[in-house]
Amino acid sequence: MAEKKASAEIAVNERAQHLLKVLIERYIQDGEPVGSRTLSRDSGLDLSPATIRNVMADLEDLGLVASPHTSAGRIPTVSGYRMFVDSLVTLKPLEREKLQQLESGLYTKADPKILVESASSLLSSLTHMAGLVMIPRRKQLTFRQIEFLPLSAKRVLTILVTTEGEVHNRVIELRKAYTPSQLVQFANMLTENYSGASMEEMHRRLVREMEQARADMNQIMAQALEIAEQAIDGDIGSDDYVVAGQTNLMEFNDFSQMNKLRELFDSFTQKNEILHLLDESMLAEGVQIFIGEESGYRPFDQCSLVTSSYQVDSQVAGVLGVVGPTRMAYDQVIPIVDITAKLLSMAMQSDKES
Amino acid sequence: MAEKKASAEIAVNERAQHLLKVLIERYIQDGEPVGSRTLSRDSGLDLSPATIRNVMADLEDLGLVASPHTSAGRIPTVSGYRMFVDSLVTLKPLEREKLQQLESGLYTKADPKILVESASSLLSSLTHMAGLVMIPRRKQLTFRQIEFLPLSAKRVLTILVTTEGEVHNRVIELRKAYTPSQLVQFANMLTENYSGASMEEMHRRLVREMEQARADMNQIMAQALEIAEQAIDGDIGSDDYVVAGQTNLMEFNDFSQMNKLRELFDSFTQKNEILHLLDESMLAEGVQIFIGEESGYRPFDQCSLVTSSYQVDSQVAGVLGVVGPTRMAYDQVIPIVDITAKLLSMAMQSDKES
DNA sequence: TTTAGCACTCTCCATAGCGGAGTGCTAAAC
DNA sequence: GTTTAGCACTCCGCTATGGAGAGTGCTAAA
Repeated sequence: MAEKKASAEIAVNERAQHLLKVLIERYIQDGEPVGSRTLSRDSGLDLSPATIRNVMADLEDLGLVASPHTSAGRIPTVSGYRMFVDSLVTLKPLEREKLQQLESGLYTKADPKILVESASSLLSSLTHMAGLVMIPRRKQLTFRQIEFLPLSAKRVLTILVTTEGEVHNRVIELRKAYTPSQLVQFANMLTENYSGASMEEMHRRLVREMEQARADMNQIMAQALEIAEQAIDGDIGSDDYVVAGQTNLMEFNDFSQMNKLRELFDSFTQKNEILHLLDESMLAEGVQIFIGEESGYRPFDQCSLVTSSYQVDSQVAGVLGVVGPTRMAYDQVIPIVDITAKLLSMAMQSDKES
Repeated sequence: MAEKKASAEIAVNERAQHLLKVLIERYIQDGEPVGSRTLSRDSGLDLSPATIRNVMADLEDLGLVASPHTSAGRIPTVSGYRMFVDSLVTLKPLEREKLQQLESGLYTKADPKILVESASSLLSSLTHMAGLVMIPRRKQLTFRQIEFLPLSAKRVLTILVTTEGEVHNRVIELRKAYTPSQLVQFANMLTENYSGASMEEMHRRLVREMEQARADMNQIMAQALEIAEQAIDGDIGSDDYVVAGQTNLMEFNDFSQMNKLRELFDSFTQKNEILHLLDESMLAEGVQIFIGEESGYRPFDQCSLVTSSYQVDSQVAGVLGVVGPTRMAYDQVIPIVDITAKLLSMAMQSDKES
């Protein structure tokens, strides 16, 4: 008996877990603190409110639920949600209708950019929250071709094309003037030598070979390499993401704390912090969930982030997910994010049949 | 006397105008209905509140002011604001500090895109409202060069470069397969023939010459033209704009009507309607102001839009402006928009020294 | 034409009272 | 011993009330 009690204190017995589950489901449904009376009615356990109250007191001691004030019901805490999504939630299979929407929105298209945008807006419209999709890291893109286009004597527009068909362009300032034909020569040389290399690899090789070319007195090669280095420098590592349906978040957040909401919106524009967060979830396989403060990022205090990485050529290429109130329908959102990631992977994949 | 009275009834006499001006300035400052007492104190006219009340009653009859309820002061109506910005407002010269901010933010840079984004964010940060800048119409861009890059048998990435150094790319599906060298040939042909033409002109000529090439049995030319037509088709007329600081608007709008705010935010994302609005103000020279409903666009009901067109090569290239609450500091905003437009024109201009 | 005076209206705020919902504790019941 | 019933207590939210403040419109006098 003593044993049983001890384990109850540490691990939460099954009945308590079930009650926690029902409580959270209920709270997610109507957003109001759940009282013992309601729980007694809906739990299917045939327990009196008084008993439930005892259990609730235990759960509160364990930090899984809390009550906003003395005489209100209980609401889940972050730890409560954590336990819920980790082991209690019963995922709801995606409705046929929504699945079709996803499939028809993510059929293989040429432009990965459009694909990413579709994914983002699909996520947003299916979940009624904000969807975001990270654009594949430049580092993992494969170089295909480069072009130089003179704008003025020393200003050159560089156009860099990846195997995936993305185009990046930027204007660079040269230290000395080159003739158009020289530039064409450089471009061809670079395209021939580096086509097929990943951007990261290209960067490494460029640096190495530049040294060597200098040593060999191969001026032309050295110059070409220097320009190339300038051209890809900025594009490497400049990840980005696409948000959709931010305004959906205005419906939640209890329209009380405009400030909070504003912070959140601003954070979408500033990007860096969110990229950081997304980066983290690139590492893990499958769906990952950050609840409230867990993200370690202030504006997300009241929000949860459900993410999943997606693959291209069987290696992680990016992350997608949705942002919404902590009190979101995890049972529906998780499958949506999961499947969207898989469909996006597929769409990006078959895109490769070039 | 009778004469004077008659004119007063139609045109609002000078004293009334002055009072309207003071009232609006006051209302803009603290956002609360202005009463006769306050006005009597601040107008500098040495009139008793009672007299002011009479004048107010007149102004109300003329539809220039209104009172939210029986015993509140008056607030300006749309017509009131209109009269204010048209003839009453005394513009406040731009503070040196702000001017410097603008100048240093809009020095001539290579990329017009960056320039546009700077302008937008400068507008937003100087006015504490939302700034927006329309990106030059494709129609007025000048074609410089085109490249075709085969992705797969029938899919080609087209890269289109304008004289201004902007790059547009899109993937097109071909009806039949071409060899890479054919594509290069096409590209050269097109670049040679059309370089220097405006996109609009290019479009016109393409259509015309396609017919002719067909008649001449000049298959190659006809095919090249057809592809080119496909390539530029989407880019023509697809105007766009950049918004910055939307979240500033959350501070106003009296945080009561979340719905209104949401509509507004959504309208920034949907773009089409706003583009329409901006289009309208392209026609006029100088600063233009849309107050509240005047824009004829629902989400802007409670907002004003202050715009000005900017020039490149002494012809109108685009529009910029700010969106904010009707109750905005017009005396400061108007000069800011005006000068930003001028500085942007200059920055874009000298950019042309290629 | 302007002003003073006065009655009137409407908002805003604080106060108080009450019902509802839910809790925690204690003591009895199973 | 776990479960339950009972009870006192707390807190929220709603409504009614009433007074202070601000401002108006009208009338009559200056």
